[in-house]
Amino acid sequence: MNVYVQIYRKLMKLYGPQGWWPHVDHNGSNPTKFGAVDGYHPGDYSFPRNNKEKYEIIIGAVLTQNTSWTSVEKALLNLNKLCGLDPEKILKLDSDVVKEAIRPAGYFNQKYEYLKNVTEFFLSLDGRVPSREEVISVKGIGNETADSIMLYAFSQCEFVVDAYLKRVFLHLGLIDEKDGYMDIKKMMEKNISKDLIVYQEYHALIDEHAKRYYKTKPYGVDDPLKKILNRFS
DNA sequence: AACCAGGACGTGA
DNA sequence: TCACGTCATGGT
Repeated sequence: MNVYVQIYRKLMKLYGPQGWWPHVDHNGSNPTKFGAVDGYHPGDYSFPRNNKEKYEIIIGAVLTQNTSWTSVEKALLNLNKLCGLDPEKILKLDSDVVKEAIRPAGYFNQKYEYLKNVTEFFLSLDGRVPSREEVISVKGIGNETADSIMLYAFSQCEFVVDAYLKRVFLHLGLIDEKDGYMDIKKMMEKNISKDLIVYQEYHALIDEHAKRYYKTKPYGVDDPLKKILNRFS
């Protein structure tokens, strides 16, 4: 078993299923009650269950670019109050109203444009599952956001590389500083099983792990993953 | 008071 | 191709 699979098993043993991607109202009760507790659905892989939940993941992926999820939750809450996260309605709203709603997520001018782009793209799909190339061709959707959308909204096996994974793997000596996004993505996809649950949980678990051991410098102090690697013993 | 947050784009070399 | 500046709010 290679080290990447060992890391996955170790993280899963440490933290358990993460239940990404979080949703505003997955229990159907109170739309304002969601977030770190209610938004996630650990162990339940039936998400997204409809078009609306797909759309919610997509705009969340855009809003969370270089922004903490707690800030994104506020923006999603505001949008939900405005239009129930309905893609058709969101396009009809006044731009200033939408910008005010997403303000807490930062970059609100840029993200408003990106949100519009991806909303029109989503509606144009008419329920069809797009290719990664199609998704990434939308202005405002780069490598990571495209993979997040493919993996969590459209349930496709596209590995998501993010700043946390780079930070952790760089510290563990598993990647090089010069490695680009696609280099790391391809390496991961070559070394783990092509399984939707594994892809979804791997990304979420790394995120959880990094928040615990790689949030502040010096990075990786007492990281339990080091015990997997010979170079640290 | 810097620094980071579940990045992407435009520019110039 | 790639390093660098820009976008903006919120938490530590």
